[in-house]
Amino acid sequence: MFKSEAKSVVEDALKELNYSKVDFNLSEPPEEHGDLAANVAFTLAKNLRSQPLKIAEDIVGSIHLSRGSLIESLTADPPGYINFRVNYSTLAERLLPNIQSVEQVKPIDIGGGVKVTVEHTSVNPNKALHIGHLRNLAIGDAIYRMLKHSNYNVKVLNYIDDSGAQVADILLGFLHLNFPIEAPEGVKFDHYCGDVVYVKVNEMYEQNPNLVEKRRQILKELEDPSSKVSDFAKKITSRILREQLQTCWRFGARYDCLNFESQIVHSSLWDTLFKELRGRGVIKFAEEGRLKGCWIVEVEGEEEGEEKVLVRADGTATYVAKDIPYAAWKIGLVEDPFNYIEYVKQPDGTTLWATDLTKGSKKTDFYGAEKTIVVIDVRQSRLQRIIKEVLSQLSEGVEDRYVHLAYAVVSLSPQTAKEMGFSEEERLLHLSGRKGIYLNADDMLDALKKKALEETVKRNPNESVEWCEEVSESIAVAALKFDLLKQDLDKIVVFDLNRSLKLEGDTGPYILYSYVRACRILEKASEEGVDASTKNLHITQLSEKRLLKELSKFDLVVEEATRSLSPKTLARYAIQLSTAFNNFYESSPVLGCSDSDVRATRLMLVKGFRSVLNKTMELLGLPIVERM
RNA sequence: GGGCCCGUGGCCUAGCAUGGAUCAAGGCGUCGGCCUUCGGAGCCGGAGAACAGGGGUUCAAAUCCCCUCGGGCCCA
Repeated sequence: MFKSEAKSVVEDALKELNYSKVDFNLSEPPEEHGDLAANVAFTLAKNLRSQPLKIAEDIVGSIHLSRGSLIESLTADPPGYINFRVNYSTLAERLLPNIQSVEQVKPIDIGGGVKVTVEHTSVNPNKALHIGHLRNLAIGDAIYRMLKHSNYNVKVLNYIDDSGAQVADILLGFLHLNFPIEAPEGVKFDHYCGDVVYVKVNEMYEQNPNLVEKRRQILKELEDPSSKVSDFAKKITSRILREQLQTCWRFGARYDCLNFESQIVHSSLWDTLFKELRGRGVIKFAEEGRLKGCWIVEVEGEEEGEEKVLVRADGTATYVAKDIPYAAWKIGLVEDPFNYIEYVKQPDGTTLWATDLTKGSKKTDFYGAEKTIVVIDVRQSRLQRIIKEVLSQLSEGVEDRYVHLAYAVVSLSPQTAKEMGFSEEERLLHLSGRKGIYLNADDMLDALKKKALEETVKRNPNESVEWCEEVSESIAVAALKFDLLKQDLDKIVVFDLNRSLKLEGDTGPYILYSYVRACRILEKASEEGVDASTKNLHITQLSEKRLLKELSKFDLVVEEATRSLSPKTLARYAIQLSTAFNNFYESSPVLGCSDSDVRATRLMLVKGFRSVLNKTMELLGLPIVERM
């Protein structure tokens, strides 16, 4: 609100001075210059051929502040900025009473209720989640939460590739290589399938090339829904899927609908779309050459002669060919062939639905969104672009409606790669489920939890083991999740065990700790019956001003983070806000303050902080604890 | 061979979209302070002289453009 007021007074002054309307920025200057700076004079200087400072002075001269303005004062400073200083008492009066509880921290309306689907996680149901999958899940879940807060009608989809090569690998292990169908005592089935069956089968391919042919047969049989193999596959994959979901929930995610690839393949989607694409000449049958007998798609922007095969000469569909109908379904370019069944109740109380071809009911919640966002790592960029290109030829506006949110992969640091016995080289090691190079998500969380538990027990000797375990679990999730969210999507996350086990600094636990400190103050205040509200708000100290200013930025930060689909922006804010609070905590005692108005103002600041941080953590999907 | 991404103090990162202020901001590590005071998973201070390199545009470039070099990914 301070920003919009500053903007409007400058615009009024421009009008008064008969300057042309220009776009300008308001940014946060170094603290000694003020609270907000406008660069409008620089922009104008170009056209007016005049000194920026002179222009800035003219503008400042014709600005008239109204009574009760949030702007305390403004000056023109070299080399030509207009610096605004906020009236902190007025800001406090307008802001603090409206953020005394988390319920008061209201959603903002960016989306206008538009229907959006977010697809994330989408792990092949042949193994347990590893640390790389968690980055996907953390990003997707945060995007969902931010969009929802911004008044989009958001549904979360999870695509289950239950008929691909990776599933065929473990089926091969069970059907032809005598791997027991039960995991050893005490081992989760998804871990067993990923750690043992999947890895070993892949090793065997090298020794025994016949196995590759066997896998091809399995894949072929999977295309027939009534085959024995299909039946067996369904048993195995759904068992793995249910265990994977446990991990996802543990990590704070939730979904609205599961989309099974096998059903997409068996549905009418592909046939309908295939005809349509053929009719429009988007896909062609190769009569000769290297790809003779294949159906291929030619995509603009690709190198000359570079095509993508959709249907192989043997009649099997490729990966892209399965993705295109799904993408088309998402944005409603084809009719919805699915019914929906209630798959499972989730820990947050909501129902997770699943597509079904034979039973269930019709629904319109998941299909045909105005916009769809798919969270997949950057290695899939080319495929995603091809899908988008193909859909663009069927409908206008696909460019904006189908969004691939790409992120870089998670790698292991050289130290961790060595410790785990994966590599001896001094360079990053990329994860590979197939080669057995990964850290299981559950194992990682358990390690973090163990570390947090030591600390928690030490600090809370009187608490029960159960309580300490529960809190440590939250700390572990917060630590790992924050680590995966805080940096740019384009940058590789270098995972280092020892570094991740740190609970200090720019971390999830730091944020949790700040929150807990605020809770303690409020708890004591309530026990002591201290009055926690006043009409005479007194903002006196620098640390109070800084905290207040951070609190006032919340809506702007959420808007920016949502607009650019950037959880990192919000994660950074959580740290900044916590730092401002910890600063305040050290320098402005609340309960020990003798002046009752100052004390009440500080309590309102603490409450405001707790509300805003609570909402910020909720949007990031970080667990919240009141004590730790 | 083609395309995409990354390169910021010893290490990890923010800032880059919309170029601007004699200190380019955090964290880790390091050195030194702060517990009779709302929880030290915290706070304060110091050292560390870095925007990969080179050109260009501009009054002004970490930010925009071009080239080169390193690293990664996708495709051929």
